[in-house]
Amino acid sequence: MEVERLSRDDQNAKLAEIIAAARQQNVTAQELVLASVRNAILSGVMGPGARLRQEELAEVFGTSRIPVREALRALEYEGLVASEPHRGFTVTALDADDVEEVYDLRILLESEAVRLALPLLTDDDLEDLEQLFQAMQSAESPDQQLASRERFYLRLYSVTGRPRLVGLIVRLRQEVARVLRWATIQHSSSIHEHFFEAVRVGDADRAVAHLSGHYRRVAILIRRYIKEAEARERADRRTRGG
Amino acid sequence: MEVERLSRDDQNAKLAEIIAAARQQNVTAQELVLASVRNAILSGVMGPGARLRQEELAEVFGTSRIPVREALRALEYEGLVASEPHRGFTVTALDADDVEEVYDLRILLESEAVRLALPLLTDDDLEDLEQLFQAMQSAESPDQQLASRERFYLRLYSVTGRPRLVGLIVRLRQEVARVLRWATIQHSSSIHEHFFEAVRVGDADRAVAHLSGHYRRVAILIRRYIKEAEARERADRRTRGG
DNA sequence: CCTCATCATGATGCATACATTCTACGGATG
DNA sequence: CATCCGTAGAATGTATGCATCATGATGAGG
Repeated sequence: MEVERLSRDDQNAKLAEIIAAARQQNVTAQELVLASVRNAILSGVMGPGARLRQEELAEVFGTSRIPVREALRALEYEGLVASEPHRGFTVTALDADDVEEVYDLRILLESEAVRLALPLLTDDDLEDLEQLFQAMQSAESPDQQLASRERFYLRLYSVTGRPRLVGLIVRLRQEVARVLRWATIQHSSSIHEHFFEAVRVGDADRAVAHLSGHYRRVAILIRRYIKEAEARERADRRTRGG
Repeated sequence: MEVERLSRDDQNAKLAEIIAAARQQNVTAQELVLASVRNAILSGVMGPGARLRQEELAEVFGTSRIPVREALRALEYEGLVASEPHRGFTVTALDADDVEEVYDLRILLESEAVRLALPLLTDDDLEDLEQLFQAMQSAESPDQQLASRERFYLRLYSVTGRPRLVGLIVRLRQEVARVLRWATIQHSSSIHEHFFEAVRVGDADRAVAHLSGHYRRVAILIRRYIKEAEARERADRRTRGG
């Protein structure tokens, strides 16, 4: 199940790290659990299909089950976990169809956001974006790169002043962030450069073209990867006689 | 605040009706609360700005505050209520900008859904849609008309087999359902007929054109209504010296 | 008369404990 | 030997009670 083949100790260590980082920022217990479990899922510490026992998590976070329940419910609405009554929560998995759907929606919504944002860009906006873009280009670890990329695009789309549009985009980007990390490592930083160049000069058509083309290519890569992984898994099961 | 100027008794009676209906279908307490409060908001029993006290709701439903909390949290993710830490939940209001955003998104997403669905329509799908369309045309009360219309469009969009796309559309339609009831009463049933005719023959471009045009017109009507209502409210406050 | 600090009140956030429901294991039966 | 049923175990769903935080009233000071 674990894509990165982390040992159980490594997983626990990484989880402890995530919790420590989250504890600094969040106030209420449920926000702490929410942020931590979200990061744990996105970074692969909790893999697809993993059961999330409330009592177990409560012990890990040193709280009761109540805030854990509420955090898991929130994650359910973000699409990262699923639940059935009296049967608990599990981490969701993304198959090839899911990836196709998410990327089609991203192309649709992010193109709209770009078209809305570009005419509204102020000099202040562009300054901020320049800074965020530099941070993105100079990121060292893949984790940092992904995080700064999200900040850049979030800043750009927020110019639209449309909270629902931005929220939907964030949710969709988040949903595929899990598979991004191992399907397209350092795939292409030049694409963002071309995109940002079009943004700078306010050429919406070109920006959208870059964005859409890139997403279509990435979606194909991820889908291929997932299908291969599924095939490997099927072969494994046949060999081991699951 | 109450658009329909319901008396407090009438509101309570309508709420009791909603609860009785929900009690038949739902199993867990939080599902009961979720469905009931959602209907109460959509039908105007709980108007924008209304505070939703957990203890009060718990008493109404004969449960503790725990399932109430979780239901309210779910409604927050649906966009019908908002919350701040330690300050509780309130029913959200839609201003003119919100309406513009929601309808722009609906045009974008529902057009995509139509284009995806039409080539996939089977004879069984069309039979179902015919039935739902008839039910929609022969609805008596505005409430029935709205409910059957939702069923019709949900059935059509579900043909795409894309749960996220359908879910987002449902969520957006729900968010404006509240204002639909008093802004466009019986506004136009012929539009749905024209739309369905295009669907029957598989003409996606025409279907999308009808849909988009209709939504643009409805959005303008609602925005005008909201602005007038806001102006009236401001005038009221000035007169009464709030 | 107005402004700011302090405290009482009420509502939310959370912990503990009990009720309900699903699941899995063991044994009986066809 | 396979299948079905009953029961034990565990996990979730819910209720009650306490701790914490926001809000509004009250009174002192400028």
